[in-house]
Amino acid sequence: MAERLNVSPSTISRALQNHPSIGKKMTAEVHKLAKKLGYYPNSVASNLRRNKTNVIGVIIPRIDRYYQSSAISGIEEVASKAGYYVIIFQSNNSYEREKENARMLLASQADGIIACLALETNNYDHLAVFKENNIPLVFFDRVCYEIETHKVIIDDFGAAVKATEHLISIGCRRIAHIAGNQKMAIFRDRLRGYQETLKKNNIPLEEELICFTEDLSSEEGDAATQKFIEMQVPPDGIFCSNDPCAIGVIQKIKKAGLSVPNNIAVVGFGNTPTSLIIEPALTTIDDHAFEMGQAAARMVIRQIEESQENVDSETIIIQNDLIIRDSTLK
Amino acid sequence: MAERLNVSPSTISRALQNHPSIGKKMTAEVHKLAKKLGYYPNSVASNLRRNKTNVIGVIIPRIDRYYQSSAISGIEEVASKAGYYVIIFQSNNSYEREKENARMLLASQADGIIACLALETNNYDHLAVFKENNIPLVFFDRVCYEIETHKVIIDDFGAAVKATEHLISIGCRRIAHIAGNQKMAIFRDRLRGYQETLKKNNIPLEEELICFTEDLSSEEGDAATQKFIEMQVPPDGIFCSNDPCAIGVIQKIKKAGLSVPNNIAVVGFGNTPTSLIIEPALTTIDDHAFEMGQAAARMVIRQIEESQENVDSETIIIQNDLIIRDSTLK
DNA sequence: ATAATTTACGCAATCGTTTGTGTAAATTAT
DNA sequence: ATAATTTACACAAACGATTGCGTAAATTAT
Repeated sequence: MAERLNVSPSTISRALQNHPSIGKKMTAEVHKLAKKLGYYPNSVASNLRRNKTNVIGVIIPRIDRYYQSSAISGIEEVASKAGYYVIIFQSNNSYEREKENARMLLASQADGIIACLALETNNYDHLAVFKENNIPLVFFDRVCYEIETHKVIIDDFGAAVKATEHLISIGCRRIAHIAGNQKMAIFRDRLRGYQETLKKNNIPLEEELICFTEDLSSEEGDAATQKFIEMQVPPDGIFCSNDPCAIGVIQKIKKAGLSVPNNIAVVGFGNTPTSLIIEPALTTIDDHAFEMGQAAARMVIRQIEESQENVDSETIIIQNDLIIRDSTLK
Repeated sequence: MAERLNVSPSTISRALQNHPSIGKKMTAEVHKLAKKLGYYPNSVASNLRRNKTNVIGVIIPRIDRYYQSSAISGIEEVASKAGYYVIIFQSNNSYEREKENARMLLASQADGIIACLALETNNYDHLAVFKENNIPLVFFDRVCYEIETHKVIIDDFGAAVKATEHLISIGCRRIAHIAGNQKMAIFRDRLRGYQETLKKNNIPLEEELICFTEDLSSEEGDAATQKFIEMQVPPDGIFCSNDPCAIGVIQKIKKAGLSVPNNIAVVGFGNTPTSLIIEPALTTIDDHAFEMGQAAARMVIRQIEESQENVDSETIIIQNDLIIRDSTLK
């Protein structure tokens, strides 16, 4: 392009990347001209030649959920700082869409993939393809243990233990749990943390105090609470596997004329902005979504750049915090 | 690639796109083989040759805001259905980052751009570049009137009129307004809608009832409310230019021992999920963020695909609704 | 059976960079 | 002043698909 005004085809390329074998005056001149003409190398051609797109593909359930958009925000921050583009695909929790997303991502020659699994997904061939093609793949949050690859998670079990122990510490003895879809490991782990903690504290496990939901919506929280408060001996504490559900629970308890936390204390999971707005403010687990995104991005970029075959699948566990608010402050 | 197993270089290409000049059996065979080998054409090479990337670049302030992520969700939905990828850049409301984003997007040869301006931005050269390079550009929400291009907005003025008239209709006579950053047209329009409505209803405009904020945060809502309730005659209604600010306002009013809506009615803007959780539930304007994203994406894709020079800059105005809830139900 | 037409595919240039290799000119060493 | 080096750039072949054009083979028309 700019070669016409001076004389040289490949010299331009080298000058623009400050290659040592190009004279300083030449280099300077090229840079100046490029700026004047507003010239930027065509990255498509460059990608083709270098066999690298600087694209990180992200497959997630829904971008308009707080957890997800925070994680993406973290991904985008470190990616863009490192010169990578982020392409986002939403699976809407549909297996078919996730497969389609993976196909598009494969065709688009992304350098690396970050994925958070859809609820429906229980076959992982469409993602295993990336490993086969030697494309770095990092899971976060809703990971898949069937593929040996890098993962970023939080200690869901430990977080659930913390939450349940907190309820016990404030005097709750009849603690219910509203569990998420058991197809996902994160929700199984949270349930397990709840159960183990009760056992360790010699509190009998009662099946009727565990409510299994499809997607932990506010409505499901509402319905579960209905059943709980109709019991002869209602629970005095409820640990919900996410915040939206906990919000539904609190609203229902209040609507029934009961008090949170005096009659029933409530703990959520996720520390969404809503947890600060509900009254009483919700005690919850901060899962550090933004940091998880950052960690996943750093991980995938590292793999891209050290194309070493150090394929030891590594798992990063991000810290989580129990944030105590009024919903458990008697 | 696949040519080795049969015999042909370009025939593969044509067969894969079902070109009529290729025999049916040949075409079928190629498809079958491609599936078996898991072969997908290298889209980078294809992009280079066709001079098209199927990428839509999106520049927005922050993805982890509900309005933005909803809009992106809308964009992504129609884009992916039409075979486009969405690349997202966050400006963090910084002019410098927005410029950098635009530069990267230009280098990446995106087919079209959708942008929502950063707060800081008041020079638009970095975006005008797209027009100069004949790359379709669509603004949404925070648009820029200095560049003649396509836009998707809501009728902010009309929405503010609706909100203010609603406050008047429930009996408010001393109505305050918490205004957003006046560098943005949307916030100027909302202020104007408020002012005009008062005038039309013969309610005197009082400067002290208008509070200008930097970014309409909850904290600024809190601070503004403090001043309002300290007045000899406090307002009996407050119209806030967004929901987070309105939440801060409501929380402050309650903390002061006053009632919403009986002492002061409150109207927000945006219909974020939090507006349903605050007590009392917040009356607000639903700005249909998802539909705005969809409209913007359809618009940019239409421009990409009809590369006609019908450059009449068109403006789509998305409907908005006043949603009446308890914060104005006396 | 020959000519005219259609069908089905191969050739080769092209998209705009990058990069290994080659080579004049400029510099340094002897 | 000649030889040995270094410096600074040009040549040309990739990267992998797309596509206008050309041409054998197959079909149809006369």
